[in-house]
Amino acid sequence: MKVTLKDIAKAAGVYPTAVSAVLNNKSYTRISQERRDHIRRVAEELGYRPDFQASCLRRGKKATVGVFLPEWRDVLLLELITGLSAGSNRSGIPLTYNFGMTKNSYFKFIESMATYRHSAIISYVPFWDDGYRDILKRLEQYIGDGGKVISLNTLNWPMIRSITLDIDEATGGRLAAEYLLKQNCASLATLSLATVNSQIRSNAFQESTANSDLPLKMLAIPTDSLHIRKFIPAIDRIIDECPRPVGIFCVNGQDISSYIIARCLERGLKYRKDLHLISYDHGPRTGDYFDIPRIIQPFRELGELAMDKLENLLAEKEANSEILKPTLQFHTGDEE
Amino acid sequence: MKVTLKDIAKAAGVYPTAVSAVLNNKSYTRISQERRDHIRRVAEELGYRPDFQASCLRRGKKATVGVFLPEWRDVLLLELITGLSAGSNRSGIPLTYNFGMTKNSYFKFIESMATYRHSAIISYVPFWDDGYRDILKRLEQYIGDGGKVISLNTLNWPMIRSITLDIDEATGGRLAAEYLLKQNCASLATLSLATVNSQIRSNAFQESTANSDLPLKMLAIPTDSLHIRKFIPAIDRIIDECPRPVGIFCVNGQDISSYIIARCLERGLKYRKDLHLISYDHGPRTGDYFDIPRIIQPFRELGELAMDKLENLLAEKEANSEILKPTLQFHTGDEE
DNA sequence: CTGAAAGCGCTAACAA
DNA sequence: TTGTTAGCGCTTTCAG
Repeated sequence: MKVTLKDIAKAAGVYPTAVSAVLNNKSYTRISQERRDHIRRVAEELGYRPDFQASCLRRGKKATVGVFLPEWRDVLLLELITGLSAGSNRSGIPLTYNFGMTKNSYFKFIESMATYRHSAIISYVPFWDDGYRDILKRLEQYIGDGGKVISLNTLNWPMIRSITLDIDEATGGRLAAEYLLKQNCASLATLSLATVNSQIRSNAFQESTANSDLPLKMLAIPTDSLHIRKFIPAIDRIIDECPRPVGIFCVNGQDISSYIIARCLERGLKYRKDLHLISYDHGPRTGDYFDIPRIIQPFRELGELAMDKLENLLAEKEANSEILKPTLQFHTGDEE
Repeated sequence: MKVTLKDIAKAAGVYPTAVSAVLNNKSYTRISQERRDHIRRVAEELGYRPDFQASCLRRGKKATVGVFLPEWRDVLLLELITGLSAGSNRSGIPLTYNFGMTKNSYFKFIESMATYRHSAIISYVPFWDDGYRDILKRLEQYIGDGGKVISLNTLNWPMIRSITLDIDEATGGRLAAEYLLKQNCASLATLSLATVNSQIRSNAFQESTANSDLPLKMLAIPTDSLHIRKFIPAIDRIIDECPRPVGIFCVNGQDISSYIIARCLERGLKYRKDLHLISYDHGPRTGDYFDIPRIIQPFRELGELAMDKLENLLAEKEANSEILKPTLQFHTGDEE
């Protein structure tokens, strides 16, 4: 049935203690290299999987990893959760999800991780300009106290001593440029939110289209209070001021691209005649109103990868940060 | 710090054994009523919370509850997950999420719950007409073996001996009817997917509008292969055949209502002049293109409630099934 | 009925 | 270096 430490100890002719020490790279019990190898081999052969639950009980820790995610009503999160959950099931490490938006809720999260002695943290760190230094400091303190941390989408913040997993933003801008330059556009435009990663995407788009002679209009919407009313004037400006057909790079995905489509329909523009469109992230399950290409961020993979890294971290093995690249997807909708 | 069994035993002047037996309503150790009450009182006073982890280790169970959810890219799921997670954090019972669509994946899920001895199941049981009897049988077997099960959105299936949590579908239809009848409609229409719950919503809508003399057209899209191409002809029929202004009840929410809006814009219809619209579930975060009312299903609450019930179930206390009602929400979008 | 001990799987301390 | 023992918080079995 289940292979336990005792089983391996018996099979290897040593004490459970030794096995535990070897497998955790602990030094409170010195063991000869010969034995180490032997024990490792036997454990491998018997397919030993440590019981996370029991180990945490003994260590006085909670047998779960805390996950902090932004409180968005966005399917992207669902992708991430799907990936994390898959990894969690594979590794047998339970996750507890926390959702929040404010700096305050984030601090509360870390405190509760510390006081309830959760085994580790996986965290999407939203960007609060007024206090991300404090957050970094608190996180590093947590790490200093022996906590393990994996942070997601940090945009190369100076997150010292923590594994970070990111998605390359510049690639998205380049892919969008590549696509639109292949259409017969008379002008180009970007519509985005005024956030850090949107800016990276937009800038990459600008650089990649600089060689063409097409005029480019870049619009960014302030994020203080987002509502459709803020987008319509920007869309109108693009419609009114850009020579047609205009190639629009919708930098922030689903909802906004549906506004663009709706506004263009209302004003009588024809898709592929008056405008070309490329957008970010997954569209509706049943397809976009127009069939537009989308730049897909691999959030599912990001989640699975995070759990892989974490498993290594918890086993005191090596793990490294990584940056994933988004891909271009042409067909939307469930239909095969 | 943490209150343990031993603490209570000491405070109550008994052995940990007794405390455990009393708190779990177990009979392998007989204890006088007097002592039972006393122990209960002391535990209450000291604010004792059993350590789920430790209890599971001893019982030979996994210290998590398995959750099965459909594999949809739908923010509704996110609401549910948020609620479940909140409940999980409150009760200290970790959850492991599994996602699937097929009957097969569901069976696999139950098997893994059984073999890895998870403590309980919370399950959204999708409807497969070709085999839900088998699923019910398997679930009841699981329950018979001492497993705890809470099922969500079962639509009054004959789920014997399991707690079920549902959302009332008929209420949605009635709310939609109430709203549209207050507008100056010349006709009514429903657009829905051909599923069981959509039908309940539509039928309730029909009944509630029967007293008015308005003509009603009800359209249902087969669900075998969903794509926007399937919706447009139906929307066109409504536009072409229903006297204006037509009041449209979009029975299945976000994506489809955005198609209706787009198509109407493309064909030059004016909102509130040529058509009225009411839809289901949350719209985009930044608001619908038109400001349309929505019938909101309390999925977050559903998740929290599920965890409350489960906590009772695991403590061998009573718990009952419940049905929640959706509410009408007028303003969409994040802006205050 | 009540008291006491054993043990789930694991790790940390301490002898040998 | 190696072997032994104790114990995390809880439940179950078995003597008193």
